[in-house]
Amino acid sequence: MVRKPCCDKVGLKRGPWTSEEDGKLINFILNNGIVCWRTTPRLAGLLRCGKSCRLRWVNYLRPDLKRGMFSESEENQIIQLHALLGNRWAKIASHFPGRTDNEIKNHWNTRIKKRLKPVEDAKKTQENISSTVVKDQEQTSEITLTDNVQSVNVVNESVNILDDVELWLNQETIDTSSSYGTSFSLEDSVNPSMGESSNIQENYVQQWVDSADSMLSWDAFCDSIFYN
DNA sequence: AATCTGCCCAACCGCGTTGTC
DNA sequence: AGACAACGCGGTTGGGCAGAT
Repeated sequence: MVRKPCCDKVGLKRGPWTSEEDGKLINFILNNGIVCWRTTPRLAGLLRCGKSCRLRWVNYLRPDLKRGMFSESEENQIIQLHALLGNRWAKIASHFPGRTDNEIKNHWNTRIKKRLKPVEDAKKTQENISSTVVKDQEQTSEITLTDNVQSVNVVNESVNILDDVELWLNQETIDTSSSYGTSFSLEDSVNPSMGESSNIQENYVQQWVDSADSMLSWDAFCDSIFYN
């Protein structure tokens, strides 16, 4: 015996939810709780699939949701957690009571990503310049590398912190299947009582965030590299 | 006032994981 | 043990809106 499909997708409503549908779903869940998403729409009198109901509840209707703009400290915390966890939005969201993974993901893609773009560009520039230097070395031993090397050094300084964070992450060997993923918290990672290693970790993350902030002026950054 | 453009975010899609039979 | 449904997550899309032209 196997389970029945969640929905056959025939005759089911899609697209934006109406306030009437919202009301039905809220009433049902408040009265019955969340037991089985597959049966929820039928029992609540909704022509939606369970998946759609779950998404609507989790991302929009939950009474404990915290609506509104992200504060600067929340943004910084997201940046730190993203450096540690990558695109694991659900894990990141678990550190922000009342915020959804979808909300944080959207915020990252529309705001924070743009804010941090110079850092990513710097890393790409470093890769390009480094490969150019290698090519030049291969072509002629006469060439003066001073300018290129200076440029590489400047960019290197700008992205070293990123590399440090990556190195540290590799050393820590974050295993998604281990308990680390579920038990980790930002508070843990910066808890002074955890000893020196946690201080080092904190410094890496803080330096990385600071470096990102200091590079927000992309024009100035380009000037410092290419027009010195 | 009308049209265009870019941004934001709710919702959907597809895939991997987990649970059940 | 294998098959398959249900669930959960991350990536992507598209409609609505605001500001620019």
